[in-house]
Amino acid sequence: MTQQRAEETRNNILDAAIRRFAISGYDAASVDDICSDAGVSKGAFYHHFPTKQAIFLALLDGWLRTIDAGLEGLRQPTVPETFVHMTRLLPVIFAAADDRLPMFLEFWTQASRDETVWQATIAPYRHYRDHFANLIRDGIAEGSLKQVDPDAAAQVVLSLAVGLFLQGVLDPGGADWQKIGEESMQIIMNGMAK
Amino acid sequence: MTQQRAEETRNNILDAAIRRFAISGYDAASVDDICSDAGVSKGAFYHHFPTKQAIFLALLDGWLRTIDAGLEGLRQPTVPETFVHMTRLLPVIFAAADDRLPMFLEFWTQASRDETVWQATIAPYRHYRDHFANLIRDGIAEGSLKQVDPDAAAQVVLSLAVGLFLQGVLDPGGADWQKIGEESMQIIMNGMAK
DNA sequence: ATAATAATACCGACCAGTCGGTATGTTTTA
DNA sequence: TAAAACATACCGACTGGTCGGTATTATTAT
Repeated sequence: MTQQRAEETRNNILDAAIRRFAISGYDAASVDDICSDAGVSKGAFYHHFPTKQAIFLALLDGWLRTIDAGLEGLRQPTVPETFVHMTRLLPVIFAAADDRLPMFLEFWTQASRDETVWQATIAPYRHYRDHFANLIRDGIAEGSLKQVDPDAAAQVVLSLAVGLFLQGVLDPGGADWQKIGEESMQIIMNGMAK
Repeated sequence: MTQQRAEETRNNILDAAIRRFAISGYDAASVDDICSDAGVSKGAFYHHFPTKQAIFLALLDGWLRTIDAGLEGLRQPTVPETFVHMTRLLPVIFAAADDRLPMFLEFWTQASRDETVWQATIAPYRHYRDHFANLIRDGIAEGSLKQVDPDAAAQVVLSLAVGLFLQGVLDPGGADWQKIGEESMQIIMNGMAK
C-alpha cells in the first residue's frame, strides 16, 4: 500500500496523455492540458516524468508490450493457418484501443525526427520481422510453404500488416478491415503455398 | 509575365515549407522559420497564403498530382505484369523526393485530426483503390486472374503499397525496398493468378 | 504505541521565450 | 497614380519547464 496513491496519479497522467496526444498530437498537446485532464498539478507531472518526451516513450513501451503479448499463443496446426489466424487480432486491436490508435501516427511521426524515439519505435519492427521469418522457415520445413526467401516473405507480411493498420486507423469506415485483413493474408499464403 | 516575381516568391515559400515541415513537422515548423528559409518576410507569406494550413494543403495537392501522373502509362501486356511493373515506381519516388518523404507522415497525422485535411488526404486513396479494382477486373476478364473480389483484392494491393511506403520512409536502410516491393507484388499476384 | 524524522508526492505561480496572425508602412509593377 | 507585392513592428495567447513550499506517507527511536 506504499505508493498506491502515487501509482494512481501516474496512471491518471498516462491515460490523460493518451487522450490528449490522440486528439491534438504530441506537439499541440500541452503539458498543462494533460495535467488538467488528469486532474493533477504540473508539479506532479514533472515529479513522475522527467520530460514531456519521457511520458511519450512510456506510452510507446506499453503498446509494444501489448502487441507482443497478443502475438503469443496463437499457433495453429500449419503455418499458413497461423498467419491467417493472426488477422483475428485486428478487430481486437481496433476495438480494444479505439482512442489510442492515432497515437501510432504520433509514434511514427516522432520517430522520423528523433533518434531516441526511432530506436524505441522502429527497431521493434525488426523483431517482428524475425518472428515472422522464423514462422515461414517452419512452414518451409513442414512442407506447407514453397522455398521462398524467408526474410523477404516476412517483410511482405509485415508491410501488409502495417498498411492495413495505418489505413484502418485513418479510414475506419472505409472498408471491413477484418475481412480485408483475412483475405489479404489468404492471398499472400496462396502465393507462397506449395 | 505579370506576376513573375510573385510566382517565384510563392515557389520559394512552398519549397521552404517542404523543407521545414520535413525537418520539424507541421506544428514545430514555425511560419517564421519558413519565411527566413525562403528569404521572405512574414508579410509576403501571408500575402500568398491565408493561413499556415493553407500552405500545407497546397503541398498535399501537389503531391497527389505527382503520384497520379506516375500511375499513368505504365500498362503492361498482362494485368499481373502491370502490377509488378508498378513497383518500379518505388525507387523513383524514394530517390526523387528524399527529403519530402517525412511530409507524408505529416499528412496522415494531420488527417487523423482535421476534417479538412482528412478529406484532402484520405479520400484520394479510395480513388487509387478504384483504379486498382478496375485493373483487377480487367485481369479477370483477360483470364490472367481468378475470380477474386476486385474491391477486396484492390485493397490488398493498396495496403501493401501503403505499408511498404511507410516502412521505407521510416527505415530506409532496413531493407532493399525495391526488391521487397517487387517480390511482395509477385507473391500477391501468384496468390490471385489463375 | 507514539513522537520525531526523513522521504516522497504534490501544488501552482512563475519564467523566458515562441507561436500564428495583424496592422501599418515601403517598394515595385502596370 | 493605383494596385499589387513585400517588409517591419508588434500583439496576446500559450509553451515546456522550474522552483519554493506544503501535504502525505514511511521509517526509525523511544
